[in-house]
Amino acid sequence: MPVTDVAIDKIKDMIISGELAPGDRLPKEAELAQRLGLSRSSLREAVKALCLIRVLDVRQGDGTYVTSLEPNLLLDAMTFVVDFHRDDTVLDFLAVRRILEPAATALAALHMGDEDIAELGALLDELADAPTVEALVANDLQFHRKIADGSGNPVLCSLLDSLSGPTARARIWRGLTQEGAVARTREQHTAIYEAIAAREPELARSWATVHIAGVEQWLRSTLTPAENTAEGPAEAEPEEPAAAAS
Amino acid sequence: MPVTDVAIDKIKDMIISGELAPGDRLPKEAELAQRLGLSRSSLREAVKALCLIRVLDVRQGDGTYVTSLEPNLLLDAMTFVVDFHRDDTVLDFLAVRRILEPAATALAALHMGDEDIAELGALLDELADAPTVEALVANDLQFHRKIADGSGNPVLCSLLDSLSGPTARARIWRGLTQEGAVARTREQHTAIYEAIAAREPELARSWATVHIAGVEQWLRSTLTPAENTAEGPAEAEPEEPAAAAS
DNA sequence: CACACCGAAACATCCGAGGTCTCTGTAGGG
DNA sequence: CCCTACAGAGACCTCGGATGTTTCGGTGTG
Repeated sequence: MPVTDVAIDKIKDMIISGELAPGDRLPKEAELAQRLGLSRSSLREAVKALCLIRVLDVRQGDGTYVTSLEPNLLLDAMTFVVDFHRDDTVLDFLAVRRILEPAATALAALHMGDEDIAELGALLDELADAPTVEALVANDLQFHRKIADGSGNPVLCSLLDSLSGPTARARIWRGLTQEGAVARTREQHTAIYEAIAAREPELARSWATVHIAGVEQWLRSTLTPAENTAEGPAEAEPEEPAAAAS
Repeated sequence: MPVTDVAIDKIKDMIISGELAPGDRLPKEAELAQRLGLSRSSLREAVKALCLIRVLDVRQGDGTYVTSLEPNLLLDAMTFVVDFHRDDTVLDFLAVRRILEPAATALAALHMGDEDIAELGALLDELADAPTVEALVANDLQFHRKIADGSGNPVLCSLLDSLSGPTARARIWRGLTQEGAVARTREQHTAIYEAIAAREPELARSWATVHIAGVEQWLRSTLTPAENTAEGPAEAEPEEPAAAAS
């Protein structure tokens, strides 16, 4: 095994064993390199890799630190990973989201604070009558993120956040082909909000299920007969959508 | 932004745009470095980072390649991330697993092939009467992995695989050996298998829920009163608890 | 046709030399 | 006494080159 990989494991072990706690500062490059028995160059490769997955945080002119290692930070690295998936696997991601989102919504109905619920309602009102696509998607993301956060489980929240990434594109596409998508989305969002506000977990769960299933069904019917444009490198969205949903 | 991070994004874009397809070989280090406008050292840091999350695969003496980018490969990198979490967040991970596992089990009851179901049953029989801890862990892992795989959703499968981190699981399993919970676990495994074999998704889902909830409950009761030994760097497990497993 | 050898290609590792940024202690002014 | 500006030290950033290791593929022999 390359020395760099060994270094990665060593640093990992130092953190897991507790020798390096969250927030701690690592020895300086030269020192740590000597201690691990490799060159600074190789050590830097290891540090950079751990940096990408948010385990370490290097600050030029200061030092290298262990991050807080909180679930949201680490799982947030998964967003980077998820970005690599093409449209053919979006359905699989959406299917997982379909499992998690209703559960999160039900939990939110139980655990969400009154203040947060008020803010959730405010989000719905913020949306203009004729919003732009960007505004809609942003609002939609915020809405679902707030609910996920309201579940009280940071892991669940971050996971949903990551999963939303690749499906966001699909959500935008939905606007093109579905006329009433905007209105329906707003109705469903409102229903979800009201169920949460009424502290009705099962009702909230059902609305969330309906909500996600709608996107899933639409996406499935859109992708299946359109196997033609599967390839074609570097193709971007050819046209602009009118609305979005999720 | 450091040039290395720029390089990471550039390579990422080259892959997402389709310029580099899965399995493709990258230009040699010196060439790619010049093309991206940085030194070989810095480029190597970028490559190493992308290597850790399984996007690239470097083979000494041969070249650097783009991996298959399959969901299982990429999400597999999450296992590495999950390893960093201490016991205080294990409950949150388990809660997510409690949501996903029943759903996967229900899906497996619907989609699993007859052959795979037979293999699942064989797994149960393989276990000796007085298995070692290692055998138990291995068998348990295989059992749940096979079910997750049977859901037909590779994303769901990989996610579940990552969530049930080998580390946490081993610890839990070690605890169960001290009591009769081994028997209960085997009974539940058998019940899950029979529900799948009978093509009863709802029954399978319920058994899976019961199964995971058992661990969760045990883990919660074990962790809560033991808030005392929270700190103390590099301390190992002083003693082992006794209860259920998954 | 099969096997062993050999050279080219590519990555692995190391070293040392500047460059740049951040923190911090210090001195001056208000 | 407090605040601000400045200079130094410490740490990371980037680069270029040299040398070792591994793998692949062509070549020659039995």
